[in-house]
Amino acid sequence: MHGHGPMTIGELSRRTGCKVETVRYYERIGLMPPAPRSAGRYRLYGEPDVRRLAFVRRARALGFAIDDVRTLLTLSRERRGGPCAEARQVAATHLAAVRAKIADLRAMERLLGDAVSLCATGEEPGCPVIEALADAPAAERGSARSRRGAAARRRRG
Amino acid sequence: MHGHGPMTIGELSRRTGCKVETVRYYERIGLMPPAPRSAGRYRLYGEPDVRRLAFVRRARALGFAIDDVRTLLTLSRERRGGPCAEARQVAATHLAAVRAKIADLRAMERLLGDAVSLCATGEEPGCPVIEALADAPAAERGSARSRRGAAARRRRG
DNA sequence: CTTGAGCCTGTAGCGACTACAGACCGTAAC
DNA sequence: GTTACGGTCTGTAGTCGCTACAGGCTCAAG
Repeated sequence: MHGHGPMTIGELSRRTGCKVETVRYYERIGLMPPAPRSAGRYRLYGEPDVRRLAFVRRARALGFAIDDVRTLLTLSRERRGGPCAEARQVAATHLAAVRAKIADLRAMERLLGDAVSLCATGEEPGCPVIEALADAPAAERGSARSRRGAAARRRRG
Repeated sequence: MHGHGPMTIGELSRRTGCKVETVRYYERIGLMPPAPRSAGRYRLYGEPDVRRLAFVRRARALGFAIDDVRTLLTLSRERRGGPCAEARQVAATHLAAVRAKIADLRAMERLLGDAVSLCATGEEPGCPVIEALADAPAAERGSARSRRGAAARRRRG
């Protein structure tokens, strides 16, 4: 077990920062190819696997859904250095979703911040946090939750 | 079935914008009390249920976890107009989580935006989206994913 | 030869719903 | 009466992306 030659799943895990269970999970769902096995049925990996898994982890860290990662992997395989309309489309769609989420969270931040700082002054009759929840107008359709659900449904097709 | 008197689950759903299945789910997990039943085993609700469910929906729309909502409900019951240190604590903790999430998403937004706009210029050799994923340094520990996981674990206790 | 770390498969759990299947209820029209 | 239709009932399984076991097997070091 020196530097070159195939590595075990634990070594792959150390090199990519991806947990062993997660690697096996990725194999199960087809995000990583089925690894060849040693005599004792241990999975064996090489440098291309390190690169592929690192790609997956970075895409996931940027918030791409598993299905998006699959698409991006395919695109990166078949179009090395070619046109990128499809990849740009996937990224642009995801970017829009990220921006929508940021907008939602900022709205939450403002409301929460207001309630908490009112609390801090201590001049209100009831707790401002509770009152904000009890007295605010009913939830509308265009809220954070609905939009999040819509995004998820879109992804699933 | 006119305006006053008890309403069915569908009417409660219409009045709060909360789906029928979600209302039943909330009852199952104890977020709503078990509703009294009609002769035909239909759930029956009154105005206090509308108020309670609206409270729950608003708290959820602000991103509070179910357990937080439970706490806030209890606090709103037992401390009407009293001190609010506990409620403020719950809200402040959640506010911090929201701010952390915003920071994560903004970092994603910046990276995605850069890659997509490089794509738009079309001057790069390979697709900038793919290249960004393939060539960037490996994921570190303090990434969006790890922090998200930590927050979830904290909430679960 | 024994220890111990690592690996294997398979399954269940998380949060917060959502989506059925298959039965039952209630009412209005015929 | 009866038929049609929509609402409601229970229970279960699916979603997403892992994570955490249990109960065994392998392999290298001492």
